[in-house]
Amino acid sequence: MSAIRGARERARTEVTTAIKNEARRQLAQEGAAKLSLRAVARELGMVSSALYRYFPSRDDLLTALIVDAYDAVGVAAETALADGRDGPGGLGPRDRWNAVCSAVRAWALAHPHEYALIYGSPVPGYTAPGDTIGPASRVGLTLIAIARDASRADALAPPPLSGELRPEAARIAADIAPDLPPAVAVALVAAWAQLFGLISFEVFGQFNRMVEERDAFFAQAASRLAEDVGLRG
Amino acid sequence: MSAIRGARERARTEVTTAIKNEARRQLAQEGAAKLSLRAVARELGMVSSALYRYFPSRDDLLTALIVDAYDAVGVAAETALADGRDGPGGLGPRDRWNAVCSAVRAWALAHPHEYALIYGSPVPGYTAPGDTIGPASRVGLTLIAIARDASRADALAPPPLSGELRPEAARIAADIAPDLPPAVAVALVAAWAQLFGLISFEVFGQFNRMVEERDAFFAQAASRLAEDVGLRG
DNA sequence: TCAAGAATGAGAGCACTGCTCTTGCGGAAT
DNA sequence: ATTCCGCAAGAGCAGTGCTCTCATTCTTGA
Repeated sequence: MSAIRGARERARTEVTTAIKNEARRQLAQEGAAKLSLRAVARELGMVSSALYRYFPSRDDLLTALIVDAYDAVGVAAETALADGRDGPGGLGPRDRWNAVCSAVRAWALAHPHEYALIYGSPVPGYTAPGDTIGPASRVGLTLIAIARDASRADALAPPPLSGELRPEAARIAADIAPDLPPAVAVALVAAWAQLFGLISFEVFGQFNRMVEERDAFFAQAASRLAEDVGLRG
Repeated sequence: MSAIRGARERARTEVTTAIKNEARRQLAQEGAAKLSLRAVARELGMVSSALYRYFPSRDDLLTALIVDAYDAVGVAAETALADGRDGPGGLGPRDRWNAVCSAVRAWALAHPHEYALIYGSPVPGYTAPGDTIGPASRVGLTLIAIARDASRADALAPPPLSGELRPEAARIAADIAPDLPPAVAVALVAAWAQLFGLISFEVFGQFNRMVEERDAFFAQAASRLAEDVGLRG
């Protein structure tokens, strides 16, 4: 009977992923705002009302795609870090940082609409539900892990920190990385935001007719961020 | 008769700005995707089809709002720079940079939806027309002007530049600021993108439950960007 | 095993959207 | 004064998200 019940549930998850895949397809082609439940249903050969058995609203479908996208960038970042750790030779902290940044950028350039979904303007009238905060932090945690590695290898030189910011820095450090110096924690948060500033400008076309050698430009900027965080070698 | 014709044209521009104002109001309340031509017309006591005499499509209305928004941030930045130049005492390059960055951030926090319109994901199916590139560059030009001021005052120390990036740096410098060292030009572009990364993360809520003392945090990050560009004192 | 029950799909329908087209009105130019 | 042209109004089309009802089909418990 578990097999029978499994059949039902398997059908359900199959249809669910089919819906998400088709939605992702339309997302990649037309962007988030043009994504239409009816069009997805039509393409899948079902009637629109049937789709509501799987996703109670359009926003819920979007949320599912958002979670998947966060997971996808997260995996890209984590894989890059893992490769940098025990790959050929084993990279130093600086190179690991650059590898992770490049991996995130590559994913963003390959999936611009999904990237826009998670790092562009929040979708209209939509506020991120709790399900997203876990997946959303994977890239940040990866960056923190790099700093932690560096710290253990004595390759971390905490950047200067203004006295005014010291209590806040301690708070942030306690929150996200209690084992790292507060100055590194704030620098990490800032670098994290700045990294996505670089990527967003490239993905959203702000560099058009301005920056041509995007790879080299990004590599230089990412290295600089690594310096700001205090990563050595 | 010029008075009479003027009356006609005045009426037209009056209605046009009324439409834009109401649209901006709805934008601020609900976000770009929820902005509806029919709702704007309804609120203005006219029928929806009449609105098409003023804006040929919803995208054109959006474009008008985008241009206005670019101009508004641009003015905020330029005003901050002017105040920093000949204000009380006259600020140094570093403080001018911080002042301009803070002004842009303040505008963004005060007008989050308009900010999202111009620095969030590009609106669905919409590609920025030529009218926007002028207004869009005002903030960037202001940042360049700060570096130029610093250069003239011998307060600019060009950051290091990787050999690989040198030709591209020369190209960028020739494009946007021929009188500045190439290394400064690339650093400016990078800092420009990173600045909006910081602001976007704050406006879009990515710092929620993570950064509390936003002012101090931003000030520190902005100062760091000034350093990266090579601004002294 | 068979009947009660839950899950699923189909269809109609509501209120809304952007946009087009036609019609009529009133001020502007000749 | 009459011909225009700008403007507004209304109807209408195709599309949207979402809800409701009704039938069917699979699952489960007695």
